[in-house]
Amino acid sequence: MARPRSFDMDTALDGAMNIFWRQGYTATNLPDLLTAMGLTRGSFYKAFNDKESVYLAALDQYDRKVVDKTLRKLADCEGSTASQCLSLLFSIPEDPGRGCFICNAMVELGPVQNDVSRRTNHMASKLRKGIKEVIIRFGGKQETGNATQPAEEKADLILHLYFGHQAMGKASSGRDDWSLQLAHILGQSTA
Amino acid sequence: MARPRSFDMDTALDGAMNIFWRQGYTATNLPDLLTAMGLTRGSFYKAFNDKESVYLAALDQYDRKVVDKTLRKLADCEGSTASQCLSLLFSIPEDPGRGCFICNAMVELGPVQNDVSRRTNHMASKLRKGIKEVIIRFGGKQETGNATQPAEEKADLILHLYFGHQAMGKASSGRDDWSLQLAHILGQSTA
DNA sequence: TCCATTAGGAACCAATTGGTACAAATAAAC
DNA sequence: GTTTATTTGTACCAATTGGTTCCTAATGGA
Repeated sequence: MARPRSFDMDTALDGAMNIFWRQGYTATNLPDLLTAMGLTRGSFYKAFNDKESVYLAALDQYDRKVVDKTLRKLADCEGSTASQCLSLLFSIPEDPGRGCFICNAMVELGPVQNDVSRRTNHMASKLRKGIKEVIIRFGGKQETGNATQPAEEKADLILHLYFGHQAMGKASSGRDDWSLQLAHILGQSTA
Repeated sequence: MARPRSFDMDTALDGAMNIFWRQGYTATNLPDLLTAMGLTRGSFYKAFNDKESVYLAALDQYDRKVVDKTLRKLADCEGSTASQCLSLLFSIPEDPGRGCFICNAMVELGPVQNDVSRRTNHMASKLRKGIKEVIIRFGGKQETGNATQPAEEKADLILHLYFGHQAMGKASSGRDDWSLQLAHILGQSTA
């Protein structure tokens, strides 16, 4: 019974994700958000609680859409070395100004919003795990001298490097080639 | 002639730096800022143009106070290895929630405010240089196998790692010991 | 067909936003 | 002590903030 909603929830969340990703939480006002989601106030407040809960939903959308896609790309990578595959994480993004939504959210709201930090930590863990699996998959090519440093540690290092790369990329064009550095971290002789 | 200002510019800028560092630009409103600086609106708008220019002045204050102090600590470090000295960059901060002002500023305003990104890039360059000098100072302890990667590249890697560490630290307690990883990057056998 | 129930949209709201105007307080110069 | 320039604090401002109200439109079930 009753009138069904005429907007598509998934596209609306995509819109919310994109505008929050680009502008952050505080800098995105309601008109911006409504336009991005293609909603008017009525439908917005009928379907969601408030701006904050939409932000959390947008983070979840990022988890489903972007993070999972990234993990799939890592898992399906046909490169011949781990660093070659992990270079995917550092390739030039389509929209260079927005960086990484996880990184943005951590920096803007991590200390003051537990619901946010819970989600960013969860996504960071997923990425770390995906990186680790790439490292393990190419484990045979590791030099023995670096075997003392387990894959988990290397993955964590690369994850931190990734976030640093995303942060710096928002203020400058950012370096685009990390393959040599990655190879060095992973203990490969060539990239 | 005429009445001299009764507040101390340096302490006011310290207050501005601290509140912007902790809360960011947009999330800091004028009352917050005025309280932190110990000023009322009148003196504020007489001494400064607007909120934005105070933010830029706060970044410059950070450059003078925090960045320069960090560089001095790196230069004066009496540790026996490069990684030991560079670990200073990753030590637990007094206020864990605020992270690094440079990183915060890059992420929040880097893409939309050239005056901000100019300053963050400048400070990042100073840090990179300081890191590089530590690496060079301990150059004798490098393994020859890693000499192919010049100090500049290593410094850049560690700088990125630093910003990633600062970003992640805002959402979780963050790892506190990077010495092994640093040693590995620098090509030392032990930390 | 008609009704119950929900979506959609516009008008409205109090609170807050960054910023201004202006008078009172203050102190150096003479 | 008077003058003069400048700081300081308060009252004020329009615009914007996130959020609510309420009426109308729409639709599935009876």
